[in-house]
Amino acid sequence: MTNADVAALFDRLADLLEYEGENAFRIRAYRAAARTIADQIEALDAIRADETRSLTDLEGVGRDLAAKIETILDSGRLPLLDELSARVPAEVFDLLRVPGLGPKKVRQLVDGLGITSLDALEEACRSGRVRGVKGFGEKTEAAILKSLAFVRGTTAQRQLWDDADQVVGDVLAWMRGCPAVERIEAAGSWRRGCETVGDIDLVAVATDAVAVMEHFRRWEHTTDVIASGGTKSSLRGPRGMQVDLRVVAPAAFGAAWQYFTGSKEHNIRVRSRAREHGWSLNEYGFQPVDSDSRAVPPPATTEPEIYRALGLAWIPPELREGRDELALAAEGKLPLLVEERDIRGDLHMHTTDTDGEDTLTDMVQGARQRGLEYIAITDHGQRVSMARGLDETRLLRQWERIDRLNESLAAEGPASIVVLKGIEVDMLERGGLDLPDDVLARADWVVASLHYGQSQPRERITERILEAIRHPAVRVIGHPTGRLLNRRPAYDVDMEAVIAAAAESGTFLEINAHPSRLDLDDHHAAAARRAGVRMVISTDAHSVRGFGVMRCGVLQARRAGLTSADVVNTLGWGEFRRLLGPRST
DNA sequence: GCCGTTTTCGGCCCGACTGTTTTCAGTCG
Repeated sequence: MTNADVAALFDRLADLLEYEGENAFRIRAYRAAARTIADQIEALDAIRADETRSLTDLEGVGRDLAAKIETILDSGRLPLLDELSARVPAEVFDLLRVPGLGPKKVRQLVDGLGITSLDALEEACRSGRVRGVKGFGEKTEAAILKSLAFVRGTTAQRQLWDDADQVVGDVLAWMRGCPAVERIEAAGSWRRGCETVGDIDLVAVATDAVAVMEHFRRWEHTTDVIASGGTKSSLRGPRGMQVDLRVVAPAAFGAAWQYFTGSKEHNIRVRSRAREHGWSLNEYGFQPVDSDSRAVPPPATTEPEIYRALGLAWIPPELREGRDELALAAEGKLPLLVEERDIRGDLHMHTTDTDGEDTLTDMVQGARQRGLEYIAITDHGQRVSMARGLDETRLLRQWERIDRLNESLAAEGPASIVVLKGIEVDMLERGGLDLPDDVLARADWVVASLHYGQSQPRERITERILEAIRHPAVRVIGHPTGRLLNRRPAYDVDMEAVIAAAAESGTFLEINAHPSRLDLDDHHAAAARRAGVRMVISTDAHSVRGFGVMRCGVLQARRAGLTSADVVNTLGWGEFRRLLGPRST
């Protein structure tokens, strides 16, 4: 039972309790615990086995949930969950995916009409039976039919941040063309730099809210208007994404932006803290909790004002996940997060020699134009035959070309760029690497990655990676968990062991900046930081265009609380060369 | 179900929009 498994059981239980109409706070307690557990990289087993600690040390885990966790760890089951599952029809979860249908309405449909599938729901709407259920009417029927088409027409999955970012850019540009808009900003998970984004939240200050809403609905990518009121509108845009717009008064902008940036968990904590200070906080600002109070509320025109009023430093959006950020902000101990402009080199990229789209020379020129001081060319090793991976002969030939290229670059003066002779070597299924040690020993930079045998058991995969971490030539482990967002889960690997071994040997771990990788993820990167492991943010670019994803990797690093000191490729070339050791030029 | 320099009981973040009501429940974020 992994932490994720236990968290999933609690989440499922919360879903079932919600359907049963249980106390909302009890449901929230299960969800909060699920989150804490999922965020916790250390195995629950280990915490339990440690006599100096208790499961109740985990935030949101009290005596009852600690006992339930132990039951799950021992038996793999949770009796309460089994009991509820037996009572609640499984198709309920399909029905809950329909926008506009929550647990209460689903329950009405199941109990009242015996609906057991999306198809049955559609039929019931078409035949007008749904309107007979209390609380339902003709409009609801029509809305459900529309929602059903949406649920079936899309995979309804969250978009990669980079894809959502394009939609954000487009809608902001459109809205800024509206004369009534004084200011408009995006909020939500996009602003927090989440790896995927479900919908897009916009906050605007405007002289004429009605005109703004009208302009919003006329956006060329609007496929459907979901809701449209005086201060709030929602529509369906490109990729099926929902876009929400709120218009507020200038004095409320900070409060609204803060609120709609979230996360939900962060906001709950901020608002709880406001109550401790005697204020109620909503998206319009502060109000006294005691309605008779004549105290003047602090201003909420900007975000820093809000945090300051609560005795907190301004918290960067990437850290607003309801973890430990409020405590750090209260103590003035928030990390100074790494920024994209801190990045001085890129240490993972491909060329046409293997599966890249641009030549060695093009990649070097492209990197130069981005202002990088050094790059490593790391084409695939021979195991990746699909990408025409390099054998020893071809690799050495490429390195000769790099030597010549460096000579001509050096002739252009010290402001030029340095190209490192690198390789992305493969960790083989049977163990070992796919190029000889004596070749690897001559490389400036070796990335070791795992592309094959991803379904091997946990012990085997972990062992392959630990072996590479301890290999003297290997500098960094590439995309350490192998996950592809929305496409493929991570392989089964003991990341605690990987992080501990990397800390011991001084091997770096990669934060692969590709929008579908972002691997390490924020939890693992944060754990690596705590263990003293330094990381490398790399684009894994397969073309000059591919350099553009660096910002995605930086966002992920920021979400992990990384400073520039945690990221090796923020070093200038002089320092980075010293770190490489005497072998390099 | 959790939590506590006000509390071991009684709180737990807060508001907009919609549809179906005729004052509000449900959903969503």
